[in-house]
Amino acid sequence: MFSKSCEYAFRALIYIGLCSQKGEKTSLKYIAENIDSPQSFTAKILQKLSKANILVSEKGANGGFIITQEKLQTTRLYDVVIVVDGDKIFTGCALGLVKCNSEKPCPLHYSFLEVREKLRKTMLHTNLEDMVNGASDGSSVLRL
Amino acid sequence: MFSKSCEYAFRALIYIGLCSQKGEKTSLKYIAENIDSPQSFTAKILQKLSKANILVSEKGANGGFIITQEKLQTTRLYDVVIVVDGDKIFTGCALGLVKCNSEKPCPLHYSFLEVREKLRKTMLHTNLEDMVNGASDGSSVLRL
DNA sequence: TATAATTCGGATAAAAATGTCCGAATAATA
DNA sequence: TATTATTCGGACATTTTTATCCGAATTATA
Repeated sequence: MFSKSCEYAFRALIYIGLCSQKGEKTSLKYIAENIDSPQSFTAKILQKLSKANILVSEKGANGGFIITQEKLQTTRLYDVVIVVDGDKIFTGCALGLVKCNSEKPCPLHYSFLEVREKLRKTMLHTNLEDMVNGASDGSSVLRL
Repeated sequence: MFSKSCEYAFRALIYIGLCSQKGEKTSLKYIAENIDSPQSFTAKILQKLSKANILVSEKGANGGFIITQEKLQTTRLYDVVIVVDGDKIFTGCALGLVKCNSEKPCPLHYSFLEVREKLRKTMLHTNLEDMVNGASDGSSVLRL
């Protein structure tokens, strides 16, 4: 459904969120270890998320990543997908037609509109805090 | 949402379906032209669909591709996706966790189950004939 | 100030997806 | 039978995605 980059982004944000909720800063090394992702590749994704102001990075010794309480509440999964994967999944035509729209719908346009809207709503209505709490309330697991 | 291969498959099946409904056989050359796809790459996809018994290929001069009335009715878009892209989109975890399931759900498991079920139902309930008719009844367009 | 731990950013590499080419096999038809 | 139009299948090429490496910059701390 999403790219690997986006999957890593979600997992990293959950882990960083859990740490931040406990007032702890965490570093790339621990993030990658805990979410089972390639360290350097994960670094690139975290840079993107930092530049997009979704999380805060601190350089130097004792540096690392944190996510503010505010961002946990205001950032929706939708925003993360847009930053990492772009909007193709929310807007693209199922047949790959560039000019498909409600004026000139492709044969699958309307049935896919529903699927996409379902996806879009889910991503818009879930913020990082929801996802992190889902990971912390014991009802779900993060690690493999 | 789907790979390019899968998009080409859908478009090719629509075109071949339209021809077959008129009792016409069509060849790779015309298919690629009409659905605006790379010819040789499309050939590979059509081979896959032939081997999966979704369409019939005839070799030699005056050869080409057809799809039977029966297959138009019994083949669901779901089947096409499985042949071309596999089942990842229907079963994969949103966070990319291999062991995510209802026993050990990831934090997004249940909200994504809904999205996936919506997608799955749409693909199961739409057969090739529906898609082809959507393209032929004037309510939608195929070409760019 | 020197050292160590960290992020940043650019270059490179590997893997996967997408796309091309060509010769062989097949079958209609002149 | 020879020619032509076609699919088949394997090899190769290109592009995109995923992954690694390394040196520079930054900052806490000894």
